[in-house]
Amino acid sequence: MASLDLKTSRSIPEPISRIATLSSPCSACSVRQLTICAALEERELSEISAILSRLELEPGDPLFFEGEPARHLFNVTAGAVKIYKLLADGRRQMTGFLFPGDFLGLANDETYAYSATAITKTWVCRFPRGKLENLLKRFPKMERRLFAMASHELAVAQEQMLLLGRKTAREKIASFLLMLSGRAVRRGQTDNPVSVPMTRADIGDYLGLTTETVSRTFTQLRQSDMITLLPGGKVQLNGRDRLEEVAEGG
Amino acid sequence: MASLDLKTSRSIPEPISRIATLSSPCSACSVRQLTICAALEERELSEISAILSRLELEPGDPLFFEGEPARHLFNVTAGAVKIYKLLADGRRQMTGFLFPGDFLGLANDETYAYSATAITKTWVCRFPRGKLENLLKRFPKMERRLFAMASHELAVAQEQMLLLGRKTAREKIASFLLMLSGRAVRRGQTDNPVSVPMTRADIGDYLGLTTETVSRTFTQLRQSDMITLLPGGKVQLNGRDRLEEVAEGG
DNA sequence: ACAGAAATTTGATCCAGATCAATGCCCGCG
DNA sequence: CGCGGGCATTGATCTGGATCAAATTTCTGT
Repeated sequence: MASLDLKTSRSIPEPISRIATLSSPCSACSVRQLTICAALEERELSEISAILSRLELEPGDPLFFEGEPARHLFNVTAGAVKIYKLLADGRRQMTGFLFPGDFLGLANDETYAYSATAITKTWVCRFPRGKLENLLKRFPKMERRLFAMASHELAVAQEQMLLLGRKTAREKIASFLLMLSGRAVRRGQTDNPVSVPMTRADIGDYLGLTTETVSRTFTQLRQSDMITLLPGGKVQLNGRDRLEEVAEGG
Repeated sequence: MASLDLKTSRSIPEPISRIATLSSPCSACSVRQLTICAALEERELSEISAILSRLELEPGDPLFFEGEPARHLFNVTAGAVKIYKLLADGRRQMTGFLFPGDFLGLANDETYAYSATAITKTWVCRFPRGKLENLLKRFPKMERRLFAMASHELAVAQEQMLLLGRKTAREKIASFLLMLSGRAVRRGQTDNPVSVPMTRADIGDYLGLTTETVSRTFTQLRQSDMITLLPGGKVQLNGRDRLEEVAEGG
């Protein structure tokens, strides 16, 4: 059951966001090659363009909450989104951070299995579930692409289980920074210094740690000269190889 | 990188298993409705039957190891399989237990992302990757079914992240027993008492605990009368509602 | 530039679960 | 039917990270 989140009890994701009026063509989309749209020909793009809405979200704006009917699927085109699950007493587990090119909203049963919230100013494309499904039936290449993305997510999730179940705080933080850096590269952004747009509390909820432990561990890595904390939520990695050794328990 | 597993350094999954000679028809398969084959018509079953091998595995037999080229996909038809990842120093995280109807071996890159080992006497259907992919292209319903299964796995993985990152030992064990029971129901087996075919060490590696903590927590649940330990690896659940309350942190 | 709020860092203490160490139990096998 | 070797259980102790509690720094809006 979706437990009530006391801090954000508004549960209507819709009206907070403004629907972007300009419908810039998908062909100019900067993240097209990263997502399901990579599977489409130019002339097919207009079909997907016809069913999507572009939304602009402020930090803290919800996309949807766990347990709600899963009416839409989303694609992040700019910014960052966190997805998470809650226990009845408020304990929170982040199950992912999403960046441009990432996809969210898949649901087997008819409701979302997790909540999603923007953590920076964020743009997303929103697809009505039914309409997208129809499109997938007509474009098997797109469906296969979505399957490949889900399959990749599954591998990432298994890696995260290893982290949560068996790594120390130090190993978790090192793995986390390397993950952010690696994903920045794949989107064509600078990988070092790496941008860390989420709070210590969010990082803790992602790694199964408290805010304090995250902070102490950053301090410890800084003191052993493996990272440098830069203003504006940037972290410089001083020697990826040493961090990798830490991340793998070496 | 696939780290060497010191205890099971044999890395050839093939010859240990015997290929069953009798090719019993898929139409009589007891788990067909649970897996990808549910999407096929009678006459299409012969096509899938033509590309699969049936293997019989003894407890401890490997199906494959992390890092190996992913040449096959598998479907469990009887028994139980564990899948896991290792850290360089031998720490282990079980990422799943698989039962009849479950599917394994999906890989985005060309290698397995985890290792798989039989934990009881087990039968599997094995599909060569390339041949199955060809079949999927011809039978979109089967591909959609596989996608749905992967999507379900993803939701299960997220639930497991919540467990690993945020639940106490007591909550973890309660969740685990309820999960086993729920899955037994879905395969049409008896859900109470529930069969627990894996060792305490395996359970610990699944829940991010040590053998000792698993054992102590079973004892504690037994003493508070929520479960009864029966011979032959069976556990009786005395009041599912109370266990559910524990599992959700209530 | 400045006040107030929020996020981060640091410190002191605590405790759930890990680790180290026997002991008990079950089950297969000669 | 008794012996041997994994498992499982229980006990004693230790510790990494949690919790409780202040500072300090960094954002936000005016």
